[in-house]
Amino acid sequence: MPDKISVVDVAREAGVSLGTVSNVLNRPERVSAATRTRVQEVIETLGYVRNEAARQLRSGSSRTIGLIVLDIANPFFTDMAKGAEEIAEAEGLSVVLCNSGEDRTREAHHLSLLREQRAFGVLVTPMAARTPAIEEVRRSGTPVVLVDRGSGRAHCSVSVNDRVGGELAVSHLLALGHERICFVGGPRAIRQVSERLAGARAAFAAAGLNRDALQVISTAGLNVAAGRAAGSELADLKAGKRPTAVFCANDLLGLGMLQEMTRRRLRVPDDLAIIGYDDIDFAEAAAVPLSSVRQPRAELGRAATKLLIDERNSPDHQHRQVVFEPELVVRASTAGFD
Amino acid sequence: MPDKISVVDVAREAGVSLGTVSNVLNRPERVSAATRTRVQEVIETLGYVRNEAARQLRSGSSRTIGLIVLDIANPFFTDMAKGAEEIAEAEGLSVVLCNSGEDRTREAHHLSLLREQRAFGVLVTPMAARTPAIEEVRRSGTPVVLVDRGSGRAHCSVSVNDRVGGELAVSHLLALGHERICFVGGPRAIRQVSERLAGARAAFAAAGLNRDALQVISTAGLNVAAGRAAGSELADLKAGKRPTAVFCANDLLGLGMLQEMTRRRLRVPDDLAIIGYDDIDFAEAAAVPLSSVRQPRAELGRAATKLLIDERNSPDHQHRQVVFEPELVVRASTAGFD
DNA sequence: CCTTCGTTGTGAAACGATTCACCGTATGAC
DNA sequence: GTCATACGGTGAATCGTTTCACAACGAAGG
Repeated sequence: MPDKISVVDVAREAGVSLGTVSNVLNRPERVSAATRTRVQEVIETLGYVRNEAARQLRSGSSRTIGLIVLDIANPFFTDMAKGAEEIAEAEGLSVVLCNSGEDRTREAHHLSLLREQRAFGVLVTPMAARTPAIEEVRRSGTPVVLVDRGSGRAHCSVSVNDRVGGELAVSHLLALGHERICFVGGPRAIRQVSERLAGARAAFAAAGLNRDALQVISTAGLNVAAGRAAGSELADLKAGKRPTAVFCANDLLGLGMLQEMTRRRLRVPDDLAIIGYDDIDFAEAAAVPLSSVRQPRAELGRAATKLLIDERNSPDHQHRQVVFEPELVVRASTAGFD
Repeated sequence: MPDKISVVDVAREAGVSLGTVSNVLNRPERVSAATRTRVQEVIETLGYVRNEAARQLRSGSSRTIGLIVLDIANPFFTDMAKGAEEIAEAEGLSVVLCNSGEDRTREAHHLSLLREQRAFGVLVTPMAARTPAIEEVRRSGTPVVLVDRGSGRAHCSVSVNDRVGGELAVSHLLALGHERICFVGGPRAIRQVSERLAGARAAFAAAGLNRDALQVISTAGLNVAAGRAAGSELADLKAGKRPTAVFCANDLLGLGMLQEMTRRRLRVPDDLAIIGYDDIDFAEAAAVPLSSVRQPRAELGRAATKLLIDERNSPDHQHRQVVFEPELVVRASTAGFD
């Protein structure tokens, strides 16, 4: 049980005042080289480790950023986290990943914990557009950046233009000659889903087709199982009635769809072309590499962190809404063989 | 900029002493119902939020567990993290996920940060068997539990019996009648890889076959790309010379292998049966659902967290090495169609 | 020789919660 | 009426840093 070493002990041992030890730690240039090295040696031999709690109590602010995501098991979010970490680390901050698991209560719990810790700031992919707990965090002076969910002017936010993404996906399918196209996704309450659908419809309209000609299958979630279920529904249709292409609202749906087609002996893309959304790594690694709409996942995390740091540091901070443009990635699942 | 509310303010406003406020917060049963509710109302209206740094400074211990993993993007680790979170939450602790990214320096950095924070404890999947930074954390009184890497008696640890896992996988392939079997994995320095290979050889021996009849392809890493490369190597062989089954050291390799087979128009499992390891969710969701050896991912996290809490709480704690048994999961990639 | 700096170093005063020895008051037993 | 006990409540001391006004001392300028 050592670890009872404080600056006072170091000071005594080195024959200096505790203020000097603190200076060695935080503003080494104000200390003469001789004493500096002496103090550092003592720190070394005594095995002194700074107590972060005391530091934070005195200085009033913490050096941790909270990042609350909907699902820690979704590669999209972990990639985003890596981006955030990258920027934070360069700034001497650290990121703690909090998993809300798409549960409102857990989300609120994490927010409250971060408030108690006087976090440097919070990055959050919220469940709902307006979350009281988030407003509270704001009000108590902790900057908040909304991620992947652009909103009003009340916060900084970063997001990707989902409407354009939907257009890209469906325009691509139309260009390949597909006409019977189906959108697969849900629940519609999730803004991203409805925006992507809106984009898909816009692409139909732009091609001079009736917007309503786009079929839609609503799913309960955005996971692999839901994709399989939707796939089964499509596979049951007669070949002449079946869509020739589907646009899935995310890659997990797309992968489920692909799996079901393989199971039913339908060929992708010959019998059914599939395009997903997000471009997670597993999309490329699928048995039939999945076309997708790429979101700059890591960049999203980087940008959000930068906004957060700016909000904290620059006094005349203006809230900004950063919107990225998505990018079409064509692979075998829509391109034909090889 | 509010948030300057401390217990003192609450006490003044409620007309009680600050000790009483603290009691309301921490030992409500010692306060009469009347004053308790009054204080709670004041807390509410003033928007008081406890300062965790001060609490920790005084009480000397933090309520956060650090979990350092090799790769935050690997579903295996995020599932483990979920298990750890589950136990921690029930105990009023929280888990912060730290990503070492298979980088020694980052690992050390995270350990040092956790030390400064006087973390409740540390769960770590270390890079190397002996890591000085881990010993330092230990020595400063912070309990450490090694995860997924059983070691000597110096620490608590949880792991899975990889040798048995290897036996299970290869016995399964042998039982299906396969005789030309290949092990795919690497680098060999990773204990898990060599143990799984040893298990595979043991299965050969047990079947009365020459241990060395097992072919081996060494890969540079345990990711999808490496699996594809190994798959390409196999696909180049003549059908008569090619193994009829492969055992991949993890699922990412297996998925890469599967993808390459599909690309080369080889059927799984008819032309090549594939079994992976870990049983991540994407294994089941693959185009040909992947047989695998299941590790109790969440249970690993749960057990590790329990050991940590025990080490911290019970005075006569004995280090324990918990070893789980793996489980064979048969799916289409080895079972034949449907 | 006296001032004025500049450089180093000092140590007391915060920061905000928890703890603990202690103090009234009421209740009830004797 | 006295004493023991229990219950509610008090507030000073404490945790380990950082900060800041100030001191000590030598050098430079007048």
